[in-house]
Amino acid sequence: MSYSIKEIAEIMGITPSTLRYYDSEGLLPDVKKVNGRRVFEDKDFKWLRVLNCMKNINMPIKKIKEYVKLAQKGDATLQERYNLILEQKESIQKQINELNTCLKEFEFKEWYYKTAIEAGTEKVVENISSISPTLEIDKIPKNYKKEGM
Amino acid sequence: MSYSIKEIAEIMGITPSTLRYYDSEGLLPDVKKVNGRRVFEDKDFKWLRVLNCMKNINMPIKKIKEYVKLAQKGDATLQERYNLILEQKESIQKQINELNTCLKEFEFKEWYYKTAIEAGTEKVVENISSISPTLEIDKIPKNYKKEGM
DNA sequence: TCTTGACTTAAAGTTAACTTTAACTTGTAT
DNA sequence: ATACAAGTTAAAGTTAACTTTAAGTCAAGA
Repeated sequence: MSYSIKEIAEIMGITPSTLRYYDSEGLLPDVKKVNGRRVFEDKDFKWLRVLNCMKNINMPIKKIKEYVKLAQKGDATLQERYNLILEQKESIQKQINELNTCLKEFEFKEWYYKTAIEAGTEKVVENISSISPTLEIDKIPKNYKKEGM
Repeated sequence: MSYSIKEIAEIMGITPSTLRYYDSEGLLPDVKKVNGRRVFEDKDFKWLRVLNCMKNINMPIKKIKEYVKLAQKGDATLQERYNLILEQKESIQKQINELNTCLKEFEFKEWYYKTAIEAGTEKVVENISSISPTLEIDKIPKNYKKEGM
């Protein structure tokens, strides 16, 4: 199967311009060209799904390009690519943890506003710490002093 | 307790400039000023932890500002704030799902490269689809045709 | 009193990731 | 034959979120 840029763009939910931009940045290795036009094949499509994944985890384009370049060098870069993957896996875990922590905060706020709406006023809840004990922000160092400490 | 901009910046892991930028954008409601200098108090600190949370879930500054403005209007905006919180909760869930999907892909790649490194070459694995059956990208529509279909 | 260090604002600069524009080419349908 | 839809490149423009710079204020210590 082969696809035009418009088709593949639609499938991936991005614009043809973005695909051309990715190509110009070296993110799409070896896209075939017929009469100067890009022709996407299944291997490109497979890679685009991985690329999409990399974008979802907020990998910067530079980092993705780095990975593509390594992959193009073949077996000599297997270890480097493995390391890059491990590094990104760590990053994903971290992001998931952060999001889960924030989800708890938002669940608290959901309760907060539900309660306030029922009472007709925020006064009923506003002195309840919006940061529940379950929310730990790792940026707050050990030496943070609470009131009266 | 009260803190200088430098102190609070260090605690939050951002620069004083960023804090001033947030303030100028209306993200820090009613920060006290003494002799023209910002003095952060516990209520600001509490809010900064929530702000940090909102940044972690990729809420754009505009959206955060919107929330701050609503909060400043008091009880009349409780429902609106509740809706905004629900909307963001959805967004967090979505992000977590995406990250989990991508984590699976990266776990596959970890295996892929581990296997390839052991064998000394990628040839041993390269025809195995990098997208395992567990990875479903919702952007791929029903009408996507696999090779030979 | 003078210097120093931490603060202030306003405005300009930076970076990433696109997006748009302009000028041009090409395959297909009338 | 010609018009048109879809593609091309190179370059300029856009947006968000800071970051840096310049010029100035202010309290405390030598």
